[in-house]
Amino acid sequence: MKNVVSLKSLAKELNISVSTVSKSLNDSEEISEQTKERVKNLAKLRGYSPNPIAVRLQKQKTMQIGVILPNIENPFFASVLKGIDELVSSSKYNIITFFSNESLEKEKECLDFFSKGNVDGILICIAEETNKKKTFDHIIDIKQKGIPLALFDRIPMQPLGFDAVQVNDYESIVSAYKYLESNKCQNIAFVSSIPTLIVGRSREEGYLSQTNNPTVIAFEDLEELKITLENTIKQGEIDGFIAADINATLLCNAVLQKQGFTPGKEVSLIGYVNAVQNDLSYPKISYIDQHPQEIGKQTAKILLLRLESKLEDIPVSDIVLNTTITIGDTSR
Amino acid sequence: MKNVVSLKSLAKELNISVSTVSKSLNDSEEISEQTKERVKNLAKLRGYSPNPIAVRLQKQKTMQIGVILPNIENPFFASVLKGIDELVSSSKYNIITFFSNESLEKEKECLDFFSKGNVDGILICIAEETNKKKTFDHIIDIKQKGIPLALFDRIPMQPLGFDAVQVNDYESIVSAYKYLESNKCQNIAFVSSIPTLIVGRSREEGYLSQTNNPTVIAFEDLEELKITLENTIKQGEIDGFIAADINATLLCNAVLQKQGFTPGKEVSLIGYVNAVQNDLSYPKISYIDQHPQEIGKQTAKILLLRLESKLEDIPVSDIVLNTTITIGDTSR
DNA sequence: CTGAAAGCGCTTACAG
DNA sequence: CTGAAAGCGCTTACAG
Repeated sequence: MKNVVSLKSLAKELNISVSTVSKSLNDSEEISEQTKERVKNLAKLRGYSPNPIAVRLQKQKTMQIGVILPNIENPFFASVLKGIDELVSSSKYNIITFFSNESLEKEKECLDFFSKGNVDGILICIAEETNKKKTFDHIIDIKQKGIPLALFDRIPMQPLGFDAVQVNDYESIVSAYKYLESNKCQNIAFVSSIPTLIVGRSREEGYLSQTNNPTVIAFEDLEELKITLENTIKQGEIDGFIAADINATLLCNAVLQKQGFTPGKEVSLIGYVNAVQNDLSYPKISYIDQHPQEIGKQTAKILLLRLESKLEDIPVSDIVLNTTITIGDTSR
Repeated sequence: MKNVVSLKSLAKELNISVSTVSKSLNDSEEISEQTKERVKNLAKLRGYSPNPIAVRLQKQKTMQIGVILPNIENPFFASVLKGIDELVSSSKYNIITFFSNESLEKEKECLDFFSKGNVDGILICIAEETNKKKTFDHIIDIKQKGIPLALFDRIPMQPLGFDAVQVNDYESIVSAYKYLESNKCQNIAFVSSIPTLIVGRSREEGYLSQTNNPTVIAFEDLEELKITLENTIKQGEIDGFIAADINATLLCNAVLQKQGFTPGKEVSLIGYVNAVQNDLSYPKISYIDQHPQEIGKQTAKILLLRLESKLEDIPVSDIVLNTTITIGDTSR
């Protein structure tokens, strides 16, 4: 199945010992230049490459990083993964990706698999269910096993003692609110399909901090959300919408248009979108850019750092990245 | 770093040999029920789990499948990956995912890494550059190394002798054309941002087969595509658009709307979209559903099958899946 | 400068 | 039914 050329076969062909071959290939000081040359030449000629599994067993390192994503079909996570990949693929590690599909049970299974000696480090965004039930024991357990782990995006309120990378959700919404306000919006509503998610709550709090007369339209069920949205919009009192997630954003934009409103004229909308596709669409929705690739890169960076450093005592980092607002057609 | 409990430690504690412990845990017939019990109990008590790296070295199998995707930010590939994951995660393999970012060079590197004993099988959709340059030697090489490989989505014209899963692109467009035609479209144009991609060509041919008076608007550069599209639409002669890919679809829809057309009224549009997001948008674009998850599942299924079967002689399969047309608001 | 030996943690013929 | 030995393909003290 694999290469038949091994250290042993090279050694036999050169009539020297396996140890000498190994050391030569690893450029050991102990070996004469001449021997190294001979060995390296033959190795190249025979197309030798070390059996990675054997190396891992010997070195007691898997050279793999486990990644757990809630849902790959969410473009936010796809972009985060791209960011992770960019950093990791330029290191000597590679990535095993699992999807929890927002399920706590599945998340546990993944973590369990990882912790059984399958990876050297873990990158995880917790599942919605985990977030809701606030069950974090399976994550905390990982610390006991001495496997470095870094969290991103959905970071539990109570600190778990892991490296974490998130975005300033609260402030992002405050900025969005202020932007709308400074552009003649008098009555701004908040729309969300993620009312229980950590990030959703922070965003809602950001909104609530800005108004004494809040209108919050929040349902996990998209059908319910849609109906409530339709009724609210029909009333015609709201002239500004801040949407907390991509689904709420698309839905809000759709209902507005369907009712004959032109987002950007009588009414404004700022939300969260998939930047690539939004760019090609009309109207371009004004949106909060979380720079998901950057989130991925930063998280991977921390983990790689921790994997390199022997010292356990580098302090736990809690990185908060800034978002930016990109103004499109749906606000002015 | 990992579990300190090993076969050796269990053996010592039980005062029996490592081989007996190993066999007990693997439910060998050779061992007495009583000993098995003792061993299993202690193993559970101590939380033993076999070192996967050691098992792999012994078994000469990595238990990993390498996946190469052109671009994870394309929702089509994200869904394919989800399909792959669904099948593979229920097997005893797991997935290492690499992204070629549409680059031939990067694709070669990934394949090279995989072929050096890092995976047991490979799933790949070739990069755009690979497709363009028609350079397939690096893929054919994999066959020599005896590593099963399956292609999906972008399948080279000349058969390479690998399992392949694709979609009936030609016929899909023919159906779309016929649908528009039967709904009073007189002058149907074809819009594409993937003129050189295999799938793009098949789709174009499908279109060309249906008309003597074709209007093909095809540019890889989205800006160019947009400008040409604007001019064509301004002329007002086209009353039906078939778009060959997600970018062309979104762009076409956007330009139509921006020029005051209502897709679904004076003019129709059928294209390719991200189903999840399209569902929440307005207008819902009528689209050809490729069932990307199914593509992923089928491809993974074939590979797993080939990995299980010892016999090299199961015939190469070339699976062509059917698409379906989902009618939304932009056609009737 | 080179090589024999032990070991990483397992499995599996083979003996007893 | 149990265990000693060899081996998967490497690396690395340790001797010479």
